Amino acid sequence: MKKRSERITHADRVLRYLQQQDRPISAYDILEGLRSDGVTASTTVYRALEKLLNAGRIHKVESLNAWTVCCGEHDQQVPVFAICDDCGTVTEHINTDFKNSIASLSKTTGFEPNHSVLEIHGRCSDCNAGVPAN
Amino acid sequence: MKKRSERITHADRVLRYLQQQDRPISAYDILEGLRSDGVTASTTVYRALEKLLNAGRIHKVESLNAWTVCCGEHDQQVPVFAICDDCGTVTEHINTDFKNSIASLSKTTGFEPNHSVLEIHGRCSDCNAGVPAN
DNA sequence: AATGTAACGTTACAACATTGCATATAATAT
DNA sequence: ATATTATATGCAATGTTGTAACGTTACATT
Repeated sequence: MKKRSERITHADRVLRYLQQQDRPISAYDILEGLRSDGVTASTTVYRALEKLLNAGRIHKVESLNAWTVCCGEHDQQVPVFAICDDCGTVTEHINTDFKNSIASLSKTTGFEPNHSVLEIHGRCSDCNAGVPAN
Repeated sequence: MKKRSERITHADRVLRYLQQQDRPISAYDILEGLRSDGVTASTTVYRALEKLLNAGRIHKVESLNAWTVCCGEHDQQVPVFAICDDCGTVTEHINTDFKNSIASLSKTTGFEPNHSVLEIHGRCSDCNAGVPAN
């Protein structure tokens, strides 16, 4: 008889699957990837994603409608995603500048920030390497 | 026979409709709002939105799947959206800080930014007014 | 054993977005 | 004038993403 804390849930499987990916993937891709593990419906995936999101273990990349593991501890900082539209690579950055920018905006407008979506599209350094400045 | 520049296209109607809204709205809301103007299919709306987006006349708010008019000239700055999750109000800000934050990130990582999605969720000053600090 | 709760399944549907193909009209070239 | 090309639109179907509602199962607690 296993304790609840030891049970392997679909949320665990979803997290593990996301950790194995090298980029954000869609909920339905997760579903396909976990069918053999007994995950059969999108609802299950979305419930798992919601839990993981609340637990701070994953992020949703809004402009891709895709999900990815959190890089680790944010420690009051905000995550920024750099998305290469060429090769699809997405990197998470913990950046104090953006945190300050948000604080500044908050101060001047009275807006109280709660959650930020910071996603920069462009070309990663690798993809840029092949294209000298024009 | 009207010149192209004088013809009123669906893109014009979509832009006008968005200008009349006080917040970002979904493509299908636009569709409903413009049915009486002869817009009958979602494709038409999305085509219009794409043109307006390319022309820099509108923005898509990614975390809301909604569309809104551009506040005006950005002049090399980047738009930041403050989204009140209480009342739904969305305000666009042109903020040098964020521009600098992106430049900084670009410099340290070699990532070349092209388009940014900057959306801050929280509570606007109005909604905050009714909730004193705890 | 009875009960409560979290996890999960199933079905249906809502919301958002794209594709393919046909048609109409305007701008341009000949 | 006619042919050609580009733009705008209509329409149907389909694809993708996400949620709601309701019932069931597994397990912990008492």
